[in-house]
Amino acid sequence: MEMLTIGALSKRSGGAQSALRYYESEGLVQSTRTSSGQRRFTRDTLRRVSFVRAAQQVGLSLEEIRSALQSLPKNRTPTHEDWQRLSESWRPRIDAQIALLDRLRNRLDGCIGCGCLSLEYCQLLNPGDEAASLGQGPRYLIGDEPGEGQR
Amino acid sequence: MEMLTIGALSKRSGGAQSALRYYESEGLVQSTRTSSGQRRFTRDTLRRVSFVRAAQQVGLSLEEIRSALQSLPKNRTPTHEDWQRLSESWRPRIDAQIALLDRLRNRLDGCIGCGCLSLEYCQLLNPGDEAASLGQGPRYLIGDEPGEGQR
DNA sequence: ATAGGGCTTCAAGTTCACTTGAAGTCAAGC
DNA sequence: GCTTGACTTCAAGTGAACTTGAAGCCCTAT
Repeated sequence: MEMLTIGALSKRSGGAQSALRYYESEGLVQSTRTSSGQRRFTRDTLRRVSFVRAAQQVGLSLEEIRSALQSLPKNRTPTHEDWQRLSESWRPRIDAQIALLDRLRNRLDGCIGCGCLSLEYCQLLNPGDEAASLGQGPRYLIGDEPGEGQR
Repeated sequence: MEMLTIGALSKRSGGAQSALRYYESEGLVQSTRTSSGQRRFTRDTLRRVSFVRAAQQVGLSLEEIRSALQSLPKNRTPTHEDWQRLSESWRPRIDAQIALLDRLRNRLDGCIGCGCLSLEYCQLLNPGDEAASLGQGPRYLIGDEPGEGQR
């Protein structure tokens, strides 16, 4: 079973060598060493790195990613089922992110473009005192749905 | 026309006062000053701030946001058409981000969960030498479509 | 035998988007 | 008149995710 040098892993994964060393120091990937001290990565590390980079695209921190990768077995190459489990645990996160963007797009269409120049009457982007009294922020954009003002 | 103190803007927008001052220093918002030197924001600043925060959710840097806000008029309150134009210029960006996530989700479903343990044959997550020879990274995940290996 | 390329460590530096702290001003209320 | 709270500036600090630099090791090729 041939292994990858850091240079090869870097080329294949698209991550800088310094980033890969950083990932190792943060426990995101592992390596063994040759007799002269060079890192050797197993081939499935390529998949781990792809996973890390993909998850970053979704806006996840390395810490979150690291803890997700904990669910993979340490002592053997992850199997189909291992990755499947991980994949499924990610779905809700990705779905949520898409939903957020979708909401954002609709609100931009419906509100920023709506012409309601008086913010008092803008029910979408910033619902004014009603939401202000609830707490913080333009929350209609970032998760809450309108229509819960009374609880 | 009543104006907002930084405290009011902070409460309404959900951004910390220090962040709002930072935004001003970065040219994302503007303010006038009272005789005693306190900031006063026009009401449409609330919309600007909402916009900034919304755009950050999409993963945009303040620099990108700042340059987008440049398209709004400096010398008058932005009109319906101004925001409409801005909104429309955003749509492709949001659509692209959603498409990215969608691709990511599908690839996770289809690839990370696919059981193809041999990376040589994994056509999705890391297409191996074919893509490696093209340049960098797990590019199928981050924008390119497969099937362009020949150009 | 020496030059080059690829690797090593470790400390320090960078960028972004803020936050924190110190010291001060101002207006209102008791 | 004195305190309180909201504001002011400015410099420095923070945390995440790296990058950069310096100094050195090891193997191959000329």
